[in-house]
Amino acid sequence: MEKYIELLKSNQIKVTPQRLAIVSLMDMHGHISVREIFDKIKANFPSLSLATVYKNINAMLENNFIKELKIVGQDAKYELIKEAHSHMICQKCGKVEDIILDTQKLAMAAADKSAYQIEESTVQIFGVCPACQ
Amino acid sequence: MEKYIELLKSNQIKVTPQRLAIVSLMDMHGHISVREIFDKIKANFPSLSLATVYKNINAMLENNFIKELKIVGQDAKYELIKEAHSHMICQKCGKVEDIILDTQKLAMAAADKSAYQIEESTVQIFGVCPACQ
DNA sequence: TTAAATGCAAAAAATTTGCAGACGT
DNA sequence: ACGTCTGCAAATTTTTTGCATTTAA
Repeated sequence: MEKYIELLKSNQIKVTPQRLAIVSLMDMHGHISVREIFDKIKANFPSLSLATVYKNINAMLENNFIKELKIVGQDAKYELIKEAHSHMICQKCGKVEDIILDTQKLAMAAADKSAYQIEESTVQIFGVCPACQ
Repeated sequence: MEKYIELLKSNQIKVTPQRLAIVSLMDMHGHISVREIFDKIKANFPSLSLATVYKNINAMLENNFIKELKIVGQDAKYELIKEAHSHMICQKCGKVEDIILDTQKLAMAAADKSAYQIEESTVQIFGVCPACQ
């Protein structure tokens, strides 16, 4: 828990039991939806309100403390900000995993082909995970 | 219009004025949200119901006739299925454009690094478009 | 003619808001 | 003690559903 307390403090986010629960779930789970956060925390912490989850998610998004992950066919998921990475998504079971891929060349190709000032890229790879094959 | 009639027919989708309006909007607009579809069509075709738009979007998704595009910070958008492509998104004005990028190497790297059977990839490049710079 | 599509209204689901009381610093 | 956070209830917003009627083929 100490770890998450520090994490929140270092981002100037006031430490509450609700936030600790949200952050530790995100850290352990990797990617998690509002519904999953609410259901899992509620089980051990029945007074939790869904509104609190939404408010905190939104505040954390604005603080750039977490990131929203939108995947076709799935609810929005949230993850802690960490080193840049891509996502692998299993089309059978819906599991989402991080994968480090080099997206530099892609971004450079995009810069070449367009007149955009490139800031970042999002890559999602869809397939079938080992367990589902 | 003939073009869109053929397009629907060739996908075994019954041709209705509502569907023609949706499909031609998508084709001309590139990427468009449910709200935008509804508002734009409704202007010239006031009897249109939002439920009809949803039902058709969902049916077309199931038929694999259109694709859903989820972009962080934006409503879901829909586009006709066409050759594989990536998207460039302007962080200032929200505009979305197609761009053809070679995602082969990325997919192969993902296949190497994981034990997934790769099926497809989604790439979104975020930046600032020429007009907004 | 007949199955499927539409529009409406209602229902359900998802998200936001306002506010009084509780809590973290 | 102060300002912020929480939980609740209500309000919005978004999406889905059921059904009577219309429509495409």
